Amino acid sequence: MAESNTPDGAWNYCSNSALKRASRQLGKLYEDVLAPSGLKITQYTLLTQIKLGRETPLKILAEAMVMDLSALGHTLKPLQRDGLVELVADEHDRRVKRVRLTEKGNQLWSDTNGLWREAQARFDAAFGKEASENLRRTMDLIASPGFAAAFSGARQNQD
Amino acid sequence: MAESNTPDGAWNYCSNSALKRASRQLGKLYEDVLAPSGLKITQYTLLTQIKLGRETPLKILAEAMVMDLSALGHTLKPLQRDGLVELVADEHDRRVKRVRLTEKGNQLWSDTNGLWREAQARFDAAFGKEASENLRRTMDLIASPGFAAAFSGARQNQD
DNA sequence: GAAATTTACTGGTATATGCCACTATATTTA
DNA sequence: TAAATATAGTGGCATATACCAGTAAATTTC
Repeated sequence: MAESNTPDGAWNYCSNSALKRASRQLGKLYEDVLAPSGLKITQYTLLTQIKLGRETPLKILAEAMVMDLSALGHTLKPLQRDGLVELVADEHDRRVKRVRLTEKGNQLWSDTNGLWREAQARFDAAFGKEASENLRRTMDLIASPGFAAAFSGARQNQD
Repeated sequence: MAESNTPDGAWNYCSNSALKRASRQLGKLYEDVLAPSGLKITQYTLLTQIKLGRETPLKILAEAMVMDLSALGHTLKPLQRDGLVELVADEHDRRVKRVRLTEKGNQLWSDTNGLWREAQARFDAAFGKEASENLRRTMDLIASPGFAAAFSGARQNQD
């Protein structure tokens, strides 16, 4: 046992990296619970969001996911390939494509829903149900356009 | 203006996806501030963590970053390619590799530090300094091994 | 209404990240 | 100590995610 270089010492003064670390760990925890379904947690989230909207345009879906439009397009690829979602052209605006679940996608979503509930329940149990709600609210705040505006407006140095 | 399918309606009942959305947005905000340096925020975080440790073994670094060892290896590639970090073999255990900043890496880190401070200051201004500290503490909790254990132990259904 | 501009999406490229299989070393067992 | 096992990394493959440069279709200008 030489000199332990071991930083448990994560550099935790950066709010961004703190969020990233937590996000990686939490993602993995949910992922493990969802594993039997074959869906990644991000994919399940995407399917849920698609299911909730009625054939949401990609643009709108990307906004709801707080995700770049092109990133969304790429992320949908495996789901399309596996026949879980499909794109339909908008009737009135030919630039727009709308996404929807296929029969198979709906089925898999239903089959996976219980696993998600299990994961969420575990999180609430470990973190506290009320704290969990507060956390989601806080995260929603940070993810909001208003917060981005406040951040960008908050010049700390002159310009 | 047809029927607005527009879900501002992000599905925000999942703690994981709430965290992911916030993480994406915040990442982008910091990223924009760091842009002039040419470093991504993740890379800056990594350089900082490497700088703080004294030639930390990859394994330990991965743990501090709450990141998979192989993922860390991949993420280091661009930094090695650009001559910012280098790996050195451990003297006593030939399996171990330690990471350190190069001269160039140290220089770039210093040059970028001010940008990070600016980003962090903007976050604190928009979110509140105290809230910011609390948030980091909360994120550290979620990222901790103890939390993972609690989550995994918290079986909600029988096994 | 033709030209300029904006909008929605696609494809290429690059980083971020995880899992698995494999290799090289250590460490532990028998 | 030879065999079994554990540990630290690497490389391949797959998804996640961003930016940029098109492309096509709408909208706005003049």
